[in-house]
Amino acid sequence: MNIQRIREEKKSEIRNLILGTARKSFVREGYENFSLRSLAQKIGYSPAAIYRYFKSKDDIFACLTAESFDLLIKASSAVVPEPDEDPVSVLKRGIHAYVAFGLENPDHYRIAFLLGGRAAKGPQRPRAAYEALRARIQRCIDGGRMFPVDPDLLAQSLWAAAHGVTSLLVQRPSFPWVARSKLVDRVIDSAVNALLVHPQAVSLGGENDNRNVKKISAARNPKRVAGRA
Amino acid sequence: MNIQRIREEKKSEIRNLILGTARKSFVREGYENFSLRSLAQKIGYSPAAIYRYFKSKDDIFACLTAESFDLLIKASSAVVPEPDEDPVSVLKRGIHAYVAFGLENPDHYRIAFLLGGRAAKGPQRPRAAYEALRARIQRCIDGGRMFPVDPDLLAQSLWAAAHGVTSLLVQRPSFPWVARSKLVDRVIDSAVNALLVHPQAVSLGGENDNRNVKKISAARNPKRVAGRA
DNA sequence: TGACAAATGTGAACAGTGTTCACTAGTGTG
DNA sequence: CACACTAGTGAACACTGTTCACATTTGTCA
Repeated sequence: MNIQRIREEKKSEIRNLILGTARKSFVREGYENFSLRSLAQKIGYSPAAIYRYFKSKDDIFACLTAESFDLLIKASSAVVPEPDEDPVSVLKRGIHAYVAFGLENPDHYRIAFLLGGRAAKGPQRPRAAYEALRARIQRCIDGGRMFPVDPDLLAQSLWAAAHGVTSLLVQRPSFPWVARSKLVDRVIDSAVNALLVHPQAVSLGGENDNRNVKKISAARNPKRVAGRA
Repeated sequence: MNIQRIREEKKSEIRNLILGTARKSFVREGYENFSLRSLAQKIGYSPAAIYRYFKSKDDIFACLTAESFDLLIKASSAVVPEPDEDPVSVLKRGIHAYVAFGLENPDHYRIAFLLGGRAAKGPQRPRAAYEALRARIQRCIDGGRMFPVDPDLLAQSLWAAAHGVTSLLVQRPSFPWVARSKLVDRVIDSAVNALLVHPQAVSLGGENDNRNVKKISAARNPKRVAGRA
């Protein structure tokens, strides 16, 4: 009876071993210099053995992207609203968490997004993250903080901004970027503030810039619907 | 004497034949299902012959991305300012042209950006496009239309927005996006308007939305610095 | 014109890839 | 004990990118 459970656990254990080793080898050796045969040798199995656990190399990639997507979703939906927190603040913190995850885990972000649709199958992972974002926007609209326009339009525009800055920074690290925190703040503030009913004054004046306010900048906003500062 | 020129022309002709065929095969057969051998057969040569014109497969990819980048740069810097045109309008039109090129030539955009650094060598192509963008922003600042902050910060935030919406639309066409023109307009308007000294009223009110104003929306703005509407 | 040299293309080979398949060794069930 | 089933293997197949000795064309110059 429970021998089946034991076997399945063993099986999933080896699957995880394969996936973990694959991810490591993959991010280190690039993409193409990563081979099933070297992977097999690294885990001490024959190349053919892998096919008992995954039905192809692309299947492995699909599982990797699904994993990375789950982590991304989890990270960006892990922000919990404080009591009576401004929904705009929650929204901004969520986007910040999304970008921060991508920047701190560039391999995951690369695998999840920039792999070239090799694994766009399955339960459509991006949808879940997107739904969470839209829900937060809806809460901003309900609270009278945003214009009651199509929340899909707003969500997608914010997603575009967040993905743009993340993917550029992740994918072209050799470009002479300005300070990451400044750039991320600017992109998110621009994208979000443009949607607000009463856009708050942006700190764009000159030298009194916002330094060291990476994730906090959103949290210190007023907690209720307020007029412009 | 001129036999050398003739030879070089012939050589570059065959190089172009190889590149063109490679690009076609590449965008059709995916990336990995594209092989030097099938390419050789398609142009009627032996596989080994290709190595007289390119020193490796990656070299071919590098040339492809350079080509695509040149086209992207050319497209986005092809907008010429009309006499007395608002520099903000020029800026927006440039960004629109950038995004439009990416959407109308998704293969080029994919090759240029989303190929995974396989060809990040050479004279650093992205730099050129970026410099043009920054010059346009500088003109907005000089005209008193934008806050005189670090133009690199502004340029990079706009680039992030433009790249974000373009790459998402190009890379995940199966996602249920809203109308492309609406989304692109929203992203660009948000990103640019947030940087203006006197942000013009965005048409976000409700149902009187901006339809069929894809590239015109920027051009019909007031030509001089004006108060908010 | 004929000898030489350079350019151009080729077939065969090498090492490596993803994938399949007949096969063996081990394990729990009747 | 016999049976079915699982996990794993080595050999093979059809590929891949790349190299190299060789053949063929082509232009130059004595």
